[in-house]
Amino acid sequence: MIRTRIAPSPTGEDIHIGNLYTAYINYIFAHKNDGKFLVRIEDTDQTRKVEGSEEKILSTLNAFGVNPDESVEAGGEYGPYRQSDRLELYKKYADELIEKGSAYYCICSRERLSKVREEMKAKKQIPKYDKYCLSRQDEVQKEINNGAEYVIRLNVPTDEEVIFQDVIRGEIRINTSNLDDQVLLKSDGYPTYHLGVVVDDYLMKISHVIRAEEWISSTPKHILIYKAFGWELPIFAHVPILRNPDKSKLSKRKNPVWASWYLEQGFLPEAVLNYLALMGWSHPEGKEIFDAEEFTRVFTLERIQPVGPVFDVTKLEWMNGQYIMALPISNLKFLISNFYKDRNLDEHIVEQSVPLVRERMKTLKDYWDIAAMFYQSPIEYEKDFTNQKELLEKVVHTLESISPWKASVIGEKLQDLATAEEVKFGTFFMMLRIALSGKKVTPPLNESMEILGKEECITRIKHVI
RNA sequence: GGCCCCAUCGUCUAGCGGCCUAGGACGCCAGGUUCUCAUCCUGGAAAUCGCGGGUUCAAAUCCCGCUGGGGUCACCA
Repeated sequence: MIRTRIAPSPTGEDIHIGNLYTAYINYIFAHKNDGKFLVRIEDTDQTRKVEGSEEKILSTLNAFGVNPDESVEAGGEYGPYRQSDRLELYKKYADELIEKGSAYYCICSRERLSKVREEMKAKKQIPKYDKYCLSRQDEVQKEINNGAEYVIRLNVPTDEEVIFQDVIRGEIRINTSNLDDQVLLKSDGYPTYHLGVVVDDYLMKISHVIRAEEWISSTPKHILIYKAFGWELPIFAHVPILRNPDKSKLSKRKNPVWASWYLEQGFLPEAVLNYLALMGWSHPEGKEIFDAEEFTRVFTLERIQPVGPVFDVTKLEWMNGQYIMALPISNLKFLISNFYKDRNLDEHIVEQSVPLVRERMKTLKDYWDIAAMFYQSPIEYEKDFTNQKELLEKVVHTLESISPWKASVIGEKLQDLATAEEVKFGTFFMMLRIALSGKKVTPPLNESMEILGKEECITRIKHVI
């Protein structure tokens, strides 16, 4: 049984787009193999915990359709799915590690710890814990019995090669001399990430640990823990980290990183996911546009490239435009109405305008820029009409005579007028366009006039005369 | 700085020893269609495959070194 997971920590206002990326890959990979994808909340850092974050992460995942088969909300037989609800478990396993000699108690003060690190740094050595407490466990035990605060540390072997296979990168080997005696259980009784992941991935029967590249260097610590317990290792796959244009790790300082931001900007979930699928991975047939179903069908972990891709919003915009154009009119109408629900747009106008605007929109947000003229009179004009009042009077007369009020008829009559007045079409229609919308760029004029209605068109033209 | 990962057009990428005088996509430029914009169509510029050594009849593709970029070194995940 293939089981994958993402383990977000509720320390931000939403799920990070990079996390959505790994989530999507985990989701697709699990479903491709008739497995399960689960979300486990890693809320072991009490100090960084953000109120509402957990709910937001889950709801955003939901909004993108990357639904977990098991989670805090969906339930499942391996719960609870929130680490703060599993505290006794970590304590138990930490104790087991101590019995096996793979971990030990430590009561060193933070002052001593930083002092030790400073000294090692000064000596150009790797800053890490000096195993002081390991050599005096009896004494430490007594102190603890007397109420001393303590942590449990992993007893890392001094010089041992840890070798593991990464599906995307091949063999990776790291010597334990580079590893610190990582804290496993904190003094507040919470586990650190390292204990938490290993214990939970084991208990939740995770078969494939697919996570971001930044975790490569701590994987050996995890492997040491697996080995200490005598547990079978999961398969590891470290996917690339999404980058800012300057190639650094995608961060909120340089880029919008919260996944729901993209939704708020009018990107479609399917388009964002499709774009994400192309990060570090390419369709075997070179296709660019494909849905989750097709992705599931052709996806393989092995095809993921180890190179860190730059997240390019421009290409995302293009892709989003492609999705918008491919949408059935009724769907797009619904999405626009919903996106602008605060404006309470006239349903009928939305419906009529959609065919005119769809190929001009990159995001749902673009709708208002393009279609505002259908809902409100011009506020300002990109041109003045002082020399054209006579011509505009004639336009009004022409419009008054038009029946039925159809785009084709309007266009025909207006062209006749322009010809009779010996005005170039371009000049003529541009004048009219600005008179009606205030802007030089609008949807096709005849169709737009049909939507506006005869009365409104005449009113607007008279307004500038 | 130590350790680890990585390296093909500006960006996303194809390529897995000969089919590559390196292909596609976004973006960009030019032209066409058109009453504006957009769509659409056509064409173009854009990577001496980071550099230097090997291996081989043959290397973008394999090996080594260098350089560059990134990640990581917490009682954060």
